[in-house]
Amino acid sequence: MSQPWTPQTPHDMAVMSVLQEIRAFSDALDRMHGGMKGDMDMNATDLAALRMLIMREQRGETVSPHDLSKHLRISSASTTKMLDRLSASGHLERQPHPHDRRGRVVVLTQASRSEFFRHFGEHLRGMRTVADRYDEAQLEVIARFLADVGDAIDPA
Amino acid sequence: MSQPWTPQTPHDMAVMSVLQEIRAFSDALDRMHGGMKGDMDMNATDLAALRMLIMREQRGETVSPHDLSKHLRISSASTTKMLDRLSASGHLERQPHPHDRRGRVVVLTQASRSEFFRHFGEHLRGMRTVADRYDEAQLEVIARFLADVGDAIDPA
DNA sequence: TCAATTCGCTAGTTTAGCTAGCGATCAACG
DNA sequence: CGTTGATCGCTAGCTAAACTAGCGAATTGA
Repeated sequence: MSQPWTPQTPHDMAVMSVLQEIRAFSDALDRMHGGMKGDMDMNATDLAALRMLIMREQRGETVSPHDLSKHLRISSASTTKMLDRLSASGHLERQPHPHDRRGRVVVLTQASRSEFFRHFGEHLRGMRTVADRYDEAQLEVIARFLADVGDAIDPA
Repeated sequence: MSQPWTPQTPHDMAVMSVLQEIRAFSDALDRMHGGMKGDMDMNATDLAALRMLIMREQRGETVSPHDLSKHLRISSASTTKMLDRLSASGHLERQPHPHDRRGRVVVLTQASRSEFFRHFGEHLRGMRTVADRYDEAQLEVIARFLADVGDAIDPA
């Protein structure tokens, strides 16, 4: 994560520390998701799909099988099978797309939402507790930084 | 991510924004890793193993198959197969553990390190460019925040 | 209008996870 | 010491979940 480039100034040191922490944070996220996958008895892909659906739903956006396929970077065939699994287990439903009769809209069930927040809730509370310890100005900087870095690594 | 609990104060709003950005950032990380998995023609687990090895190596720590198994949350059998794959593809080597003759130490090859940074380099530069735009005090706050949140979601 | 494209699905194959269990080694205790 | 129980990585065999190839229906645009 810092193979080439040797830090010189104190500012460079601070940059390096942040990059280090990003890596560790990424690692913590992976482990959290790994833990949830165990707790909820699901595989990594299905859980990632659930997370995407929860997120997009909160933004008021709909999700198509094709969207899931692109986001998870799996083939459309694998996506179909995944939707079969998740809909057999009662996590979601396929509904007709309002304007395109070829398409589908994937919708979470209430049971699925509840289950997700039941397992994710603890982590969410933990994060909120941490964030509460920072003042508004700091939170603003942090939010902006995360958005900037997110853009940098995934310009989609 | 903010299902129960309705924000009241401006500070609550700021907390909510940060949580929102954490989620988006987590998403961007997922997509970045997904992209690398495609570029490097590897599966998600193998790439995650590589990332762990790179990270631990930089901290000067050694990694055993058992460490990988715990970190990736896969069985020891799956870990063995994964090590078979990665060592067949020239990414790593199993070496005898210095003190425990049952154990192994997993070591990256130079080719693997180079390949990783060749693909990851662009993202790394992007992150560094972003971080450079923040001053030392801000970076310190950000680094601390990331460490705190990381601890909160994965107390390991 | 009609050719090209996009959507989700099916069929069949390959990859990569799992459980169960083994031999070798290590650490602790009488 | 010597025995006993735990731990390490591995093998064998099974199952789950990805992939490629290709299809019909619906949409788009020349």
